[in-house]
Amino acid sequence: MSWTDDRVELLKKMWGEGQSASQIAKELGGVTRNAVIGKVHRLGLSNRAATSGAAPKAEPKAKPAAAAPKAEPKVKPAPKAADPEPEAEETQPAPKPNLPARKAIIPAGQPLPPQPSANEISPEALAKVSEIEKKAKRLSLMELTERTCKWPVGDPATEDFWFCGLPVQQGKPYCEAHVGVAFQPMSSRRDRRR
DNA sequence: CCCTGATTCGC
DNA sequence: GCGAATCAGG
Repeated sequence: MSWTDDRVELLKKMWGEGQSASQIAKELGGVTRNAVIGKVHRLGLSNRAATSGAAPKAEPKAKPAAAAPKAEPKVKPAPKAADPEPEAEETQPAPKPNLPARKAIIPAGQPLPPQPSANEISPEALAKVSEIEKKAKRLSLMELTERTCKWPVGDPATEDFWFCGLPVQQGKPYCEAHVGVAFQPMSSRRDRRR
């Protein structure tokens, strides 16, 4: 595969969206994440709000030539020079009784989306779930990957919310236990007349 | 071990 | 220009 215009375009788009190189590579197909990264650099669109793995990395070369406060030949922005009074600036002064800050978007407690927890799930599967949720890795949304169980636990409106994070079952988005409650054979869920 | 981006360097 | 190999880090 080569870098056709539209492939480059997609690359730019996705990179701009903060997609990882590997994700972009998969999307494009026919290239590795290395190829993507290489291209990204060649295109000069590197720096984006530094993610994780990408460490700042001090330039191995670049001598500390100008470490001292060099006199600016040109006038730098320097909007407010010596201004003892910042005056109009945000920073709300006092009232900071500090509290749970903003929380509960939803009155945390009542009408949660129908989680397949209660009804119509095989008891043994349920048992398994509550069991493994103790061993869950409790990942945050951003820590999820393609091989971490994406089963949500808890109330999203609360601090007590996380994703299972255990190793997923091949191809599935969930770990074995959660696959059990997520994907049910049509047979078992068919008319369960209470 | 999984992942991330960065760099190098032969092609 | 390209990207595998390697590196460095979470």
